[in-house]
Amino acid sequence: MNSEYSIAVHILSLLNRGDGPHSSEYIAGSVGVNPVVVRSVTGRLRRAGLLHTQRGVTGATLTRRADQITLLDVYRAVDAPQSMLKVHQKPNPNCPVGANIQCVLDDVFSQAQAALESRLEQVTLAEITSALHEKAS
Amino acid sequence: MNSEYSIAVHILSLLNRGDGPHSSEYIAGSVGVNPVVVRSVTGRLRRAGLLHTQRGVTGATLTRRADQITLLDVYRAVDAPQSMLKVHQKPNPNCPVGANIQCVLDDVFSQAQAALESRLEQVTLAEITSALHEKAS
DNA sequence: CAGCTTGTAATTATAATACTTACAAGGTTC
DNA sequence: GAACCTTGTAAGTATTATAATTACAAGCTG
Repeated sequence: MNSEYSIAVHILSLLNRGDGPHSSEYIAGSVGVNPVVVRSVTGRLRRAGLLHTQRGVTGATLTRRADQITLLDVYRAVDAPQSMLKVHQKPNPNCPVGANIQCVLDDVFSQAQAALESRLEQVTLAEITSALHEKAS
Repeated sequence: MNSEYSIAVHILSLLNRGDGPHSSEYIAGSVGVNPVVVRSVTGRLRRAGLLHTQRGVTGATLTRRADQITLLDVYRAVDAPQSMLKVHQKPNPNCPVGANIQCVLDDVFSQAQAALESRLEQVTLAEITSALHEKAS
C-alpha cells in the first residue's frame, strides 16, 4: 500500500475549504510531497469524477458537495488494491493445500476487505473537514 | 503489506492435517518459498504461542485445537501493521489542514482496520481446513 | 508573446520485500 | 561418539515497489 490514498484525502480537504484556487505547488507544500505527485493524484480524482480541473488554469473544484463524497469513493478513485491482504503467489499445485489455498484465502480476504470498505463508506469528506476544524480549535 | 500472513495460514493448514511431521523444506515446497522463510514465519507463530517446535527435531505441532485459532490470532502473530491504510508522513505543520490531517486519518483508519480485524476474528483455522477439503473434493 | 498553469512520460533515488548463503545449536541414528 | 539430519538466526544480495525528480507538451491569462 502506498500513501496516495491519504494524500488524496488531504487534497480534497484543502479544496473543501473553498478559500480560493490552490496550485499544485501550494498543495504540495501542505501535503509534504512533490508537486508532480499532487498532479498525479489529482488526475486520478478527476478521472473518478470527484473534481474538475483545467489545463493551464490554477486550482481544482469539487464536482459535488462534501457530504456526498465518501472515503470509499476516494479509495476507489486512487486505484487502491482489490484487497490489502496479500496472498502468496507460488503455492505448489501438486499439494492438496497448495492447490486450493489461494482460492480459499481470496474468499476470506475479500470479506475482510468488504468490512473495511464498508466502514470507509460511512465517512464523508464533510466529516473529515469537521474533524479538522475540531482539532484546530 | 508482505505475504507472511497468507504463508502463515498456509503453514498452519498443513499442520492441521495431522499427517506426520513436516520439515521446513517440505513445507517450503508446498508454499513455494525458501525454507528459511518458512522457519522465520514458524518462529513468529511459536513466539505467539500458536505452535510448538524444537530445535533439531522435525516438525511443529499446534498448541490448541484448530477451532480455537482465529485468523486474527494469526494476523497478530505475524506482526502485521497496526493499520493497513498508510498516512503520508510529512504534512506541513504550519498549515491548518497539514497540522491535523494525520491525527484525523489515524482515527478513521483505525476504525476501518478494526472492522477488518473483526471479520478475521470470525474465521477459524478449522473453517479454513473445511474449505480446503471442500475445494479438493 | 511572456509567464504562468496542468498533464504526463521517463528517469533516478530510496525503501520495502523476498531470496539466498552461512552457520550455530540441538536431536537422531548407527 | 561421529555422521547426518533438523531448527533458529544473522547477514548479505537481488528484486521489486514507492517516492522524488527532471523534462516538456498543452493550454490559460494578462
